[in-house]
Amino acid sequence: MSVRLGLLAILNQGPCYGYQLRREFDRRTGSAWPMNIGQVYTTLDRLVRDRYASRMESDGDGQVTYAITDQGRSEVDTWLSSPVVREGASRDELVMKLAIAVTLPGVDIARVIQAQRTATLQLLQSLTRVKNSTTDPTSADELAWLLTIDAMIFAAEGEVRWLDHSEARLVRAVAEGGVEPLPLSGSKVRRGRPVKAAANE
Amino acid sequence: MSVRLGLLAILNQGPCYGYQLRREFDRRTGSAWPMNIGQVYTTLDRLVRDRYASRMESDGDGQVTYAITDQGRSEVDTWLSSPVVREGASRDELVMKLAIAVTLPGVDIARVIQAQRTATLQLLQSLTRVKNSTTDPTSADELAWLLTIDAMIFAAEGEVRWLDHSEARLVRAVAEGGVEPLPLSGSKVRRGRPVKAAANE
DNA sequence: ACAGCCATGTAACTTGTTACATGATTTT
DNA sequence: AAAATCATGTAACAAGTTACATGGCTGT
Repeated sequence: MSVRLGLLAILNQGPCYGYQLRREFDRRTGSAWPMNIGQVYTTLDRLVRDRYASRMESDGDGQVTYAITDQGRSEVDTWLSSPVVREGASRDELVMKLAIAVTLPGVDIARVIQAQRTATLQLLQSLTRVKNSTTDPTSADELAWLLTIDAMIFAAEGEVRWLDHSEARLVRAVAEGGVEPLPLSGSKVRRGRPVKAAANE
Repeated sequence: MSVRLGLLAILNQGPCYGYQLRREFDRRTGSAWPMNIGQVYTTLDRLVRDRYASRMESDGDGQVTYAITDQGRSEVDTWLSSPVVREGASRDELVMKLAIAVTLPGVDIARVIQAQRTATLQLLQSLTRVKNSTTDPTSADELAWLLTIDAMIFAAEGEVRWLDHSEARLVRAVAEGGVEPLPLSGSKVRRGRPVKAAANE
């Protein structure tokens, strides 16, 4: 929903044609999320379909202009005035990966964590380099770009912290015994057999 | 790619039928990502299509068992041994939202940030409550669940920190002047008609 | 009898995304 | 003249997701 709404929010500034809309999007995000031009058109089609925008075949020269509708405007207002709500556990791939990995026998979780940490630290370094080589923002788009870099840095830092924390927790869990990887509960035990509860002993 | 690979990784433990696979997934993730049973079957179909799994209509009683293939096994190995790589700027909705919002005239960014912070802090509180009411893990699935909660907490904390940081940066940018929201660049400047800049008044 | 879980699936739809086709205009 | 950019689109696909249909079996 974010690309869609991002484009709509820009369209809210005034009518645009597709190509221009991409230019605006790229400019405003400092090309942090390079946008394929095709996606602009598919998204515009869908916005029109859903009555958030309308298509005005204005000129005779084939230039197609899109304008936001009232419905679209209220959608943008809502978007901007209500927080992004993270449903349940965000389906973050790394989290899911580690969550499942710890339940799997024969997986060296310490190594998984180590590999991730290395990668993330490297990313963090290159991000920091980028940030340090950036001058103070003189326009809104430069500011937006900086905020994006910041966000990535914060996320990466958080990820590393979480990895460290998880590793510690793992060490502790192993030390205290108890925690063993899960076998498949009653693989094929079914049909008649009760089996219930699964679990570990 | 994470649901897909998560299921495949469980299938790597041994053949399963669909319903059982969901049970395993839910158990191992502490139901952090409740999985619709339909999705298990669609995903299994796609895994079979892509040769990561094979279907074995074993029993006569309609029970359909799926098994991982060699290709699937190597896919899981790769997944577990290589880090999750965050491409460019992750298309995080909040980040994109703020990035675009700061370039928009007539948007009270401070309020956007404030609303988000409130929501995130609330989430953080409820997460902390959940965490504190959780006992030490005695099985791998409990551990997985805890790691997931931790991840959410770290992410939420990072988000709040980033919001604070962004707010400060905004204040500074405004104080130093310079940074103004962007109007649409040359809406329709080409092609004869000038059409002006849209915008807000 | 009825509720509820076990079990399998299908059809449809969403957003995101890319590869490709097409042509006009502008710049080099 | 060739290369780049402007400009519009389409077809196709991926992954995620849900709503629904169907039926057997189990416990109350």
